[in-house]
Amino acid sequence: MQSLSLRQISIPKGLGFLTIMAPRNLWHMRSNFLFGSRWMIQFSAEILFKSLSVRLFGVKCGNANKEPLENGDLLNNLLTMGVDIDMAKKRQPGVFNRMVTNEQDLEMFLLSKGASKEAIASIISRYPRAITRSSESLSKRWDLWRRIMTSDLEIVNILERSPESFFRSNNNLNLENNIKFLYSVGLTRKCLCRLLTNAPRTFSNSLELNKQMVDLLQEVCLSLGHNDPVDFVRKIIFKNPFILIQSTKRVKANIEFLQSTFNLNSGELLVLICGPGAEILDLSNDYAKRNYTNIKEKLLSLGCTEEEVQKFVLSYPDVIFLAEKKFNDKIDCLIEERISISQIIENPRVLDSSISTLKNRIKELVNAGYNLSTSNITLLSWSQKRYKAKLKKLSS
DNA sequence: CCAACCGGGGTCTGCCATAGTA
DNA sequence: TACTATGGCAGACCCCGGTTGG
Repeated sequence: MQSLSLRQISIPKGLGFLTIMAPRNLWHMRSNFLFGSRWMIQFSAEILFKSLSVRLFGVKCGNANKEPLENGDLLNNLLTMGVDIDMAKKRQPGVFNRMVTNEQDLEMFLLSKGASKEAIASIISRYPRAITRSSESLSKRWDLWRRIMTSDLEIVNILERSPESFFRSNNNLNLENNIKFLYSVGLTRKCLCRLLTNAPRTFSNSLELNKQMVDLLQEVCLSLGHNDPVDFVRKIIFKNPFILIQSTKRVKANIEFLQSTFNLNSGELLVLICGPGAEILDLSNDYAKRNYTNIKEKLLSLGCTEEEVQKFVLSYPDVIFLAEKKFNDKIDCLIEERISISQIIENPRVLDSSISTLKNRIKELVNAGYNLSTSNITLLSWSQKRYKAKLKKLSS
């Protein structure tokens, strides 16, 4: 879990930095985020308080009837709650011009659901529009989410992760219709729970948008000669809970990529996209193509045939997720140890392991007298437990 | 007992652009 | 015309272990 994010956004904040990581790495940061932001919010609150009182004074005396009437109550409330006002203003300035806001109701509401004060401050800092929602609307929305999730705490966790997905829309009817729709597509409650946990934005999409994606998937299914589109869609959503937050353009492009790149018949393509290759559909613009091109070039340069390359990728579609550098580095690090390229493509799962795991294991195995170029290399990607047991045996 | 095979589990936000709306 | 609601975008693996078959 040493991967680095590519898109780091650093928000200067007093002496510190609040760093928001790209998704797949987000969980590394979660505890740091909460811990780090806590003192920073308090710290910046002190500073802000000093400048704020001056500004409020100026508003009252100087231009009481001029417009940018900053709502003093609002600022005070947010300050007391520990909200990072700079961040909030930067994100949604409009919220601060409203005459009426419900930050205190929101706080009480979320507290009653088990959210911590820090979490609430963080939520508002990151998605200020949350404070424009009414209590009734909030509890209606919450209840709808609770139709899917079994506990309030699970929802709190989602909100902490992604406040926007809950608060971005105020349209509860649309939410309700989405839930109905997803059930009607044949998804189980368990599956909806997975969707809500993994891709909560799905439920804030307009019903129309979700329908478009389902339609697309069904069309693909039918056009490939499968006669049970309902089953197909169910499978694909189960396999890839993120599918409904992708654009149809993206998914279409990726399906076309798969279709044009590999010589698959309809049946094979269907199996691929609702099975091992389901996640490839999420890849951003040309990413799949770019990575595949890199894989191909690398392997051809090492003496593989085009046919072998295709077979290799199809036997291990996840390889398309590997960024160019990472793929090349992994291959290089294996080749350096005189592992042949044919050993690699016959055992693609060795690429599952991180570079550091590969390096560590190679070193240990060589020390134990294991000849990687003539022996089996699959143990490079075994689970820790199995690998350790094997190593112990080799060493004794 | 051993390893090949294979599927599963974790996990996707925060930002920007732009129609639509009051 | 300021503000809201919503769509779309980039980003980019690693590990575990049940089952099966020898």
